[in-house]
Amino acid sequence: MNQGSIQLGELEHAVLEELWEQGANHAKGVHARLGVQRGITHNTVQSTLERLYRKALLSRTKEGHAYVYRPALEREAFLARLIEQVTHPLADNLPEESLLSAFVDFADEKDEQGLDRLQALIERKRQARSSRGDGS
Amino acid sequence: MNQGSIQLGELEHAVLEELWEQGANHAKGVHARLGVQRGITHNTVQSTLERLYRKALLSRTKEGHAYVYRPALEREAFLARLIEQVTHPLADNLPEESLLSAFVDFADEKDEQGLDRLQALIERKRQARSSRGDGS
DNA sequence: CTGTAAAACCGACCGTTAATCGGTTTTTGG
DNA sequence: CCAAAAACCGATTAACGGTCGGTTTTACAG
Repeated sequence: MNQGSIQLGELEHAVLEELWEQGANHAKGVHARLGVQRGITHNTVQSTLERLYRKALLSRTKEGHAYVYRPALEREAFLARLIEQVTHPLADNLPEESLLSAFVDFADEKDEQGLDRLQALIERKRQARSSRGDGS
Repeated sequence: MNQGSIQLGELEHAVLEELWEQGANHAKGVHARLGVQRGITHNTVQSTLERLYRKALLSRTKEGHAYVYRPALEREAFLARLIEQVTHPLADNLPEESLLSAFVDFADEKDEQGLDRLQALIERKRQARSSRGDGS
Protein backbone atom coordinates (compact mmCIF):
# COMPACT_ATOMS: atom_id res chain seq x y z
CA MET A 1 0.00 0.00 0.00
CA ASN A 2 2.47 2.49 1.21
CA GLN A 3 5.65 3.01 -0.81
CA GLY A 4 7.05 4.98 2.11
CA SER A 5 10.41 5.26 3.72
CA ILE A 6 12.67 2.29 3.40
CA GLN A 7 14.90 3.41 6.21
CA LEU A 8 14.38 0.86 8.88
CA GLY A 9 15.06 0.54 12.56
CA GLU A 10 17.35 -2.05 13.94
CA LEU A 11 14.70 -4.63 14.76
CA GLU A 12 13.08 -4.17 11.41
CA HIS A 13 16.39 -4.86 9.77
CA ALA A 14 16.93 -7.93 11.86
CA VAL A 15 13.50 -9.28 11.02
CA LEU A 16 13.91 -8.70 7.34
CA GLU A 17 17.33 -10.27 7.48
CA GLU A 18 15.92 -13.27 9.28
CA LEU A 19 13.33 -13.78 6.59
CA TRP A 20 15.85 -13.48 3.81
CA GLU A 21 18.14 -15.86 5.59
CA GLN A 22 15.70 -18.47 6.81
CA GLY A 23 12.77 -18.05 4.49
CA ALA A 24 9.11 -17.34 5.08
CA ASN A 25 7.83 -17.62 8.59
CA HIS A 26 5.05 -16.55 10.89
CA ALA A 27 5.28 -14.27 13.87
CA LYS A 28 5.74 -17.08 16.31
CA GLY A 29 8.62 -18.54 14.34
CA VAL A 30 10.34 -15.20 13.96
CA HIS A 31 9.90 -14.53 17.63
CA ALA A 32 11.41 -17.90 18.45
CA ARG A 33 14.37 -17.19 16.20
CA LEU A 34 15.27 -13.70 17.28
CA GLY A 35 12.73 -12.42 19.73
CA VAL A 36 13.65 -14.80 22.49
CA GLN A 37 17.32 -13.99 22.88
CA ARG A 38 16.48 -10.33 22.71
CA GLY A 39 14.02 -10.78 25.51
CA ILE A 40 11.22 -9.06 23.62
CA THR A 41 7.67 -10.24 23.49
CA HIS A 42 5.84 -11.94 20.71
CA ASN A 43 3.80 -8.79 20.33
CA THR A 44 6.80 -6.66 19.56
CA VAL A 45 7.82 -8.98 16.80
CA GLN A 46 4.28 -9.03 15.53
CA SER A 47 4.11 -5.25 15.39
CA THR A 48 7.36 -5.10 13.54
CA LEU A 49 6.19 -7.63 11.01
CA GLU A 50 3.03 -5.60 10.63
CA ARG A 51 4.96 -2.38 10.10
CA LEU A 52 7.15 -4.01 7.53
CA TYR A 53 4.06 -5.32 5.83
CA ARG A 54 2.49 -1.89 5.73
CA LYS A 55 5.68 -0.61 4.17
CA ALA A 56 5.27 -3.23 1.49
CA LEU A 57 8.56 -4.83 2.37
CA LEU A 58 6.86 -8.05 3.32
CA SER A 59 3.97 -9.88 1.79
CA ARG A 60 1.84 -12.28 3.78
CA THR A 61 -0.69 -15.02 3.30
CA LYS A 62 -2.90 -16.61 5.87
CA GLU A 63 -1.84 -20.16 6.35
CA GLY A 64 -3.87 -22.10 8.85
CA HIS A 65 -4.37 -19.79 11.76
CA ALA A 66 -1.52 -17.39 11.26
CA TYR A 67 -0.04 -15.15 8.63
CA VAL A 68 3.09 -16.32 6.97
CA TYR A 69 5.32 -13.43 6.08
CA ARG A 70 7.85 -13.39 3.31
CA PRO A 71 10.13 -10.70 1.90
CA ALA A 72 8.55 -8.77 -0.92
CA LEU A 73 11.91 -7.89 -2.41
CA GLU A 74 15.16 -9.66 -2.94
CA ARG A 75 18.10 -8.29 -1.07
CA GLU A 76 19.51 -6.64 -4.12
CA ALA A 77 16.31 -4.95 -5.09
CA PHE A 78 15.98 -3.72 -1.56
CA LEU A 79 19.50 -2.39 -1.57
CA ALA A 80 18.94 -0.68 -4.86
CA ARG A 81 15.83 1.02 -3.53
CA LEU A 82 17.61 1.95 -0.38
CA ILE A 83 20.45 3.59 -2.23
CA GLU A 84 17.99 5.26 -4.51
CA GLN A 85 15.96 6.69 -1.65
CA VAL A 86 18.78 7.86 0.48
CA THR A 87 20.49 9.37 -2.49
CA HIS A 88 17.54 10.91 -4.18
CA PRO A 89 17.28 14.14 -2.18
CA LEU A 90 20.84 14.87 -3.20
CA ALA A 91 20.60 13.75 -6.75
CA ASP A 92 18.75 16.80 -7.98
CA ASN A 93 21.61 19.22 -7.64
CA LEU A 94 24.20 16.61 -8.30
CA PRO A 95 26.67 16.63 -11.14
CA GLU A 96 25.70 13.67 -13.26
CA GLU A 97 28.64 11.45 -12.47
CA SER A 98 28.95 12.18 -8.79
CA LEU A 99 26.93 9.33 -7.51
CA LEU A 100 28.54 6.78 -9.75
CA SER A 101 31.90 8.19 -8.95
CA ALA A 102 31.24 8.08 -5.25
CA PHE A 103 30.31 4.49 -5.58
CA VAL A 104 33.41 3.60 -7.50
CA ASP A 105 35.43 5.14 -4.70
CA PHE A 106 33.40 3.25 -2.21
CA ALA A 107 33.89 -0.06 -3.98
CA ASP A 108 37.59 0.58 -4.25
CA GLU A 109 38.10 1.53 -0.64
CA LYS A 110 35.97 -1.17 0.75
CA ASP A 111 37.79 -3.98 -0.91
CA GLU A 112 41.05 -4.67 -2.64
CA GLN A 113 39.37 -6.35 -5.60
CA GLY A 114 36.49 -3.96 -5.56
CA LEU A 115 37.13 -2.53 -8.97
CA ASP A 116 37.68 -5.92 -10.54
CA ARG A 117 34.50 -7.25 -9.09
CA LEU A 118 32.57 -4.25 -10.16
CA GLN A 119 33.86 -4.56 -13.67
CA ALA A 120 33.01 -8.24 -13.80
CA LEU A 121 29.48 -7.50 -12.69
CA ILE A 122 29.08 -4.87 -15.35
CA GLU A 123 30.26 -7.33 -17.93
CA ARG A 124 27.81 -9.92 -16.74
CA LYS A 125 25.02 -7.40 -16.81
CA ARG A 126 25.84 -6.40 -20.35
CA GLN A 127 25.74 -9.98 -21.44
CA ALA A 128 22.43 -10.62 -19.74
CA ARG A 129 21.18 -7.61 -21.55
CA SER A 130 22.40 -8.39 -25.03
CA SER A 131 21.37 -12.04 -24.85
CA ARG A 132 17.94 -10.75 -23.96
CA GLY A 133 18.24 -8.88 -27.23
CA ASP A 134 17.77 -5.51 -25.64
CA GLY A 135 19.19 -2.78 -27.79
CA SER A 136 17.18 0.26 -26.71
CA MET B 1 33.18 15.55 17.50
CA ASN B 2 30.39 13.16 16.87
CA GLN B 3 30.75 10.76 13.93
CA GLY B 4 27.07 10.00 14.25
CA SER B 5 24.29 9.44 11.82
CA ILE B 6 24.70 10.96 8.40
CA GLN B 7 21.04 10.63 7.61
CA LEU B 8 19.83 14.14 7.44
CA GLY B 9 16.54 15.91 7.52
CA GLU B 10 15.27 17.96 4.65
CA LEU B 11 16.50 21.30 5.91
CA GLU B 12 19.87 19.87 6.76
CA HIS B 13 20.15 18.59 3.23
CA ALA B 14 19.18 21.91 1.80
CA VAL B 15 21.72 23.74 3.90
CA LEU B 16 24.51 21.40 3.01
CA GLU B 17 23.54 21.64 -0.62
CA GLU B 18 23.55 25.38 -0.42
CA LEU B 19 27.06 25.39 0.96
CA TRP B 20 28.32 23.03 -1.68
CA GLU B 21 26.65 25.05 -4.35
CA GLN B 22 27.46 28.56 -3.23
CA GLY B 23 30.49 28.10 -1.05
CA ALA B 24 31.21 28.98 2.55
CA ASN B 25 28.81 31.28 4.28
CA HIS B 26 27.62 32.39 7.67
CA ALA B 27 24.24 31.85 9.22
CA LYS B 28 22.90 35.14 8.02
CA GLY B 29 23.90 34.45 4.46
CA VAL B 30 22.42 31.00 4.46
CA HIS B 31 19.26 32.32 5.96
CA ALA B 32 19.06 34.95 3.27
CA ARG B 33 19.55 32.34 0.58
CA LEU B 34 17.10 29.72 1.71
CA GLY B 35 15.62 30.66 5.02
CA VAL B 36 13.68 33.60 3.74
CA GLN B 37 11.61 31.92 1.05
CA ARG B 38 10.89 29.12 3.47
CA GLY B 39 9.65 31.61 5.98
CA ILE B 40 11.80 30.23 8.77
CA THR B 41 13.73 32.31 11.22
CA HIS B 42 17.40 33.00 11.35
CA ASN B 43 17.53 30.88 14.47
CA THR B 44 16.25 27.79 12.74
CA VAL B 45 18.96 28.06 10.16
CA GLN B 46 21.48 28.66 12.89
CA SER B 47 20.43 25.55 14.77
CA THR B 48 20.66 23.50 11.65
CA LEU B 49 24.12 24.78 10.91
CA GLU B 50 25.02 23.96 14.47
CA ARG B 51 23.65 20.44 14.24
CA LEU B 52 25.51 19.87 11.02
CA TYR B 53 28.64 21.14 12.67
CA ARG B 54 28.22 18.80 15.61
CA LYS B 55 27.82 15.97 13.15
CA ALA B 56 31.15 16.97 11.68
CA LEU B 57 29.61 17.62 8.30
CA LEU B 58 30.55 21.27 8.45
CA SER B 59 33.62 23.02 9.73
CA ARG B 60 33.58 26.62 10.85
CA THR B 61 35.90 29.46 11.65
CA LYS B 62 35.12 32.69 13.35
CA GLU B 63 35.44 35.48 10.90
CA GLY B 64 34.76 38.91 12.30
CA HIS B 65 31.75 38.49 14.52
CA ALA B 66 30.20 35.42 13.01
CA TYR B 67 31.10 31.86 12.18
CA VAL B 68 31.68 31.00 8.59
CA TYR B 69 30.58 27.48 7.84
CA ARG B 70 31.95 25.33 5.09
CA PRO B 71 31.33 21.71 4.10
CA ALA B 72 33.74 19.32 5.75
CA LEU B 73 33.35 16.79 2.97
CA GLU B 74 33.11 16.92 -0.75
CA ARG B 75 29.87 15.73 -2.21
CA GLU B 76 31.33 12.46 -3.32
CA ALA B 77 32.90 11.68 0.02
CA PHE B 78 29.62 12.46 1.64
CA LEU B 79 27.76 10.20 -0.74
CA ALA B 80 30.22 7.42 -0.14
CA ARG B 81 29.78 7.71 3.59
CA LEU B 82 26.06 7.86 3.21
CA ILE B 83 25.96 4.70 1.18
CA GLU B 84 28.33 3.06 3.57
CA GLN B 85 26.23 3.93 6.60
CA VAL B 86 22.89 3.06 5.22
CA THR B 87 24.23 -0.14 3.84
CA HIS B 88 26.32 -1.23 6.75
CA PRO B 89 23.65 -2.82 8.91
CA LEU B 90 22.85 -5.10 6.01
CA ALA B 91 26.37 -5.73 4.90
CA ASP B 92 27.16 -8.20 7.65
CA ASN B 93 24.92 -10.95 6.44
CA LEU B 94 25.31 -10.01 2.86
CA PRO B 95 26.72 -12.18 0.12
CA GLU B 96 29.90 -10.46 -0.97
CA GLU B 97 28.75 -9.24 -4.33
CA SER B 98 25.26 -8.20 -3.42
CA LEU B 99 25.93 -4.60 -2.77
CA LEU B 100 28.03 -4.10 -5.87
CA SER B 101 25.51 -5.99 -7.88
CA ALA B 102 22.67 -3.92 -6.52
CA PHE B 103 24.50 -0.84 -7.51
CA VAL B 104 25.17 -2.04 -11.00
CA ASP B 105 21.47 -2.66 -11.38
CA PHE B 106 20.79 0.73 -9.99
CA ALA B 107 23.19 2.43 -12.37
CA ASP B 108 21.71 0.58 -15.28
CA GLU B 109 18.10 1.32 -14.46
CA LYS B 110 18.69 4.89 -13.62
CA ASP B 111 20.28 5.79 -16.86
CA GLU B 112 20.65 4.46 -20.35
CA GLN B 113 24.39 5.00 -20.39
CA GLY B 114 24.76 4.01 -16.78
CA LEU B 115 26.95 1.02 -17.43
CA ASP B 116 29.18 2.86 -19.86
CA ARG B 117 29.68 5.69 -17.48
CA LEU B 118 30.40 3.39 -14.63
CA GLN B 119 32.96 1.54 -16.66
CA ALA B 120 34.63 4.75 -17.73
CA LEU B 121 34.89 5.85 -14.14
CA ILE B 122 36.45 2.57 -13.12
CA GLU B 123 38.96 2.97 -15.90
CA ARG B 124 39.81 6.43 -14.78
CA LYS B 125 40.18 5.30 -11.23
CA ARG B 126 42.53 2.53 -12.23
CA GLN B 127 44.68 4.96 -14.12
CA ALA B 128 44.81 7.41 -11.27
CA ARG B 129 45.87 4.54 -9.13
CA SER B 130 48.61 3.13 -11.34
CA SER B 131 50.04 6.52 -12.25
CA ARG B 132 50.26 7.15 -8.53
CA GLY B 133 52.38 4.00 -8.54
CA ASP B 134 50.13 2.26 -6.11
CA GLY B 135 50.58 -1.45 -6.15
CA SER B 136 49.12 -2.44 -2.79
C1' DC C 1 35.81 51.96 28.33
C1' DT C 2 31.37 51.12 27.70
C1' DG C 3 26.94 50.42 25.39
C1' DT C 4 24.55 48.31 21.74
C1' DA C 5 23.50 45.42 18.08
C1' DA C 6 24.63 41.13 16.11
C1' DA C 7 25.51 36.55 16.78
C1' DA C 8 25.93 32.44 19.49
C1' DC C 9 23.99 29.52 22.72
C1' DC C 10 20.38 27.27 25.59
C1' DG C 11 16.28 25.14 26.46
C1' DA C 12 11.61 24.09 25.17
C1' DC C 13 8.00 22.26 22.31
C1' DC C 14 6.01 19.78 18.36
C1' DG C 15 5.64 16.03 15.02
C1' DT C 16 7.18 11.74 13.37
C1' DT C 17 8.73 7.18 13.78
C1' DA C 18 10.70 2.82 15.78
C1' DA C 19 10.38 -0.13 19.72
C1' DT C 20 7.78 -1.97 23.13
C1' DC C 21 3.93 -4.04 25.41
C1' DG C 22 -0.81 -4.88 27.59
C1' DG C 23 -5.32 -5.69 26.62
C1' DT C 24 -9.30 -6.72 23.47
C1' DT C 25 -11.29 -8.78 19.54
C1' DT C 26 -11.31 -12.16 16.04
C1' DT C 27 -10.57 -16.59 14.24
C1' DT C 28 -10.29 -21.39 14.01
C1' DG C 29 -9.85 -26.09 14.99
C1' DG C 30 -11.35 -29.56 18.09
C1' DC D 1 -19.64 -23.95 21.27
C1' DC D 2 -15.40 -23.13 23.71
C1' DA D 3 -10.60 -22.31 24.52
C1' DA D 4 -6.32 -21.17 22.68
C1' DA D 5 -3.88 -18.75 19.39
C1' DA D 6 -3.25 -14.97 16.68
C1' DA D 7 -4.43 -10.49 14.99
C1' DC D 8 -5.50 -5.95 16.01
C1' DC D 9 -5.67 -1.62 18.72
C1' DG D 10 -3.91 1.87 21.58
C1' DA D 11 -0.66 3.78 24.78
C1' DT D 12 4.01 4.81 26.17
C1' DT D 13 8.82 5.77 25.60
C1' DA D 14 12.84 7.41 23.28
C1' DA D 15 15.31 9.64 19.36
C1' DC D 16 15.59 13.14 16.30
C1' DG D 17 14.66 17.01 13.05
C1' DG D 18 12.54 21.40 12.80
C1' DT D 19 11.20 25.39 14.96
C1' DC D 20 11.59 29.28 17.83
C1' DG D 21 11.94 32.57 21.98
C1' DG D 22 14.85 34.23 25.23
C1' DT D 23 19.47 34.85 27.44
C1' DT D 24 24.34 35.35 27.24
C1' DT D 25 28.56 36.61 24.65
C1' DT D 26 31.13 39.31 21.86
C1' DA D 27 33.11 42.66 19.05
C1' DC D 28 33.18 47.01 17.04
C1' DA D 29 31.90 52.17 17.34
C1' DG D 30 31.91 56.13 19.57
